[in-house]
Amino acid sequence: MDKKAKDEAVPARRRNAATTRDAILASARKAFAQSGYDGAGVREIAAGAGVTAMLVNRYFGSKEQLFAEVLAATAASPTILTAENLKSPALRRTIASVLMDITKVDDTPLEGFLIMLHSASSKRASEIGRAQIESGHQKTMTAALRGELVPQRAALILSLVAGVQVMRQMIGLSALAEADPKDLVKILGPMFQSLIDGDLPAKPD
Amino acid sequence: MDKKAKDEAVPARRRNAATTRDAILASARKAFAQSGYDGAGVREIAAGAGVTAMLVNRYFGSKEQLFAEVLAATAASPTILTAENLKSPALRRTIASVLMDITKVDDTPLEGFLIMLHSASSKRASEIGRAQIESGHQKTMTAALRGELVPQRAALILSLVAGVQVMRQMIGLSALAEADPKDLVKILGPMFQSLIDGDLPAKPD
DNA sequence: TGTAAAAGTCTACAGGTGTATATAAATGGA
DNA sequence: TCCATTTATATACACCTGTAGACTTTTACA
Repeated sequence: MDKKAKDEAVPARRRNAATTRDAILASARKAFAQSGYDGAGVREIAAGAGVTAMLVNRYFGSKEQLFAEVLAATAASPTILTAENLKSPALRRTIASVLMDITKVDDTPLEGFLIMLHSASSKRASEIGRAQIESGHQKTMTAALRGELVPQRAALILSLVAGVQVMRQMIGLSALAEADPKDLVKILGPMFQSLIDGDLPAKPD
Repeated sequence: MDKKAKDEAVPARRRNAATTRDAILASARKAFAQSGYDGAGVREIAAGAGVTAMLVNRYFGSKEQLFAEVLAATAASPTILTAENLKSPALRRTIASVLMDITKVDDTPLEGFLIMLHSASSKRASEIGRAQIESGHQKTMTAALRGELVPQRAALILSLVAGVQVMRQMIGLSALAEADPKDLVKILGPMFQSLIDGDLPAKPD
């Protein structure tokens, strides 16, 4: 009854369902962020987790379900577009800064965004992404904003973030990629500010 | 000697290299705009032009070269982001409006943009797209703008257009897709305005 | 220690991709 | 009218995709 006395230090990775599942999820997250839904293959994802492709479907059912779960996981991760960041005058100025600091692809507060943008060309993937973003960011931000046209302003904040991400990281537009982040923040800051505050012109046209 | 007297009305499409080439180009344009570089198949493009897949490669060498030529063709098409539209106070307000009026996928002033965004997940396609946009829009706009941080502002105008396109047409964010275009114009108008005019805050931080 | 369940792998399939080669059909000039 | 050239097609080939079923290995419990 004292067999388990020896707490074997590092058994070189024992078989563990939860651990493997997480490894697949992490690998998929990185792969989807780099190559998008269509671009990332199941075998590639599996290799990144040190397993075979079939285990992926064993744990997640299908590539599509895996994708949905990856997106759900990134939604749970910390992001910059939170209600608190939008409300605090100190933090809202940093949104543009954070947006600019992101040059690496994975483990960023905007990874979920990047996954979605890379996967937007896939019909099914973009449907999953829309559902995720509408119940996540869009909902959070809509609740945090005040004034008129709140849903539209929230959506446009997301659009601005998405646009910069696309042009900077996906297309690689040199004017953005090689620019001094401070300069971009100087331009983007007031834009985010006015979207958050909702200081619309008095005259419609 | 009078055999050709009968000028057969519509010869049901005679064999004509130039016509067929254009048909393929048009079909590819539509297909790429809808499905992106990876999503659009050569056979599908060929079928849209009423030919077989092999003709595509016969005329364009490869799918990649076809894509480049499609993008070059769209760059030659009329667009809203011209130097004149940026300079004229009357027209610059309509940029946001035009951006909103686009619900259909093809034959729009922003089709080239849409093709690029749908294809941005493909590494090779995004390289082609970047080259095209930098020698096209980015160059034109940089020449038209005045003030400081011109290249960055030009790039951010493109980013804003791209972001709205992505969220509205690709992701299908309901707050954008179902919103009254007038409301969006009311918010977007001043944003474009300040990017074009370059009215940056006096204090950097 | 034996044994059933869990964890993981192997092989394979059906379908799709871009494209190269060989072949057929239509065209236009002599 | 004949024939060479152009236009278009048919067949086929590797390669890659997601996934299904049978299989082997490890774990944990009795």
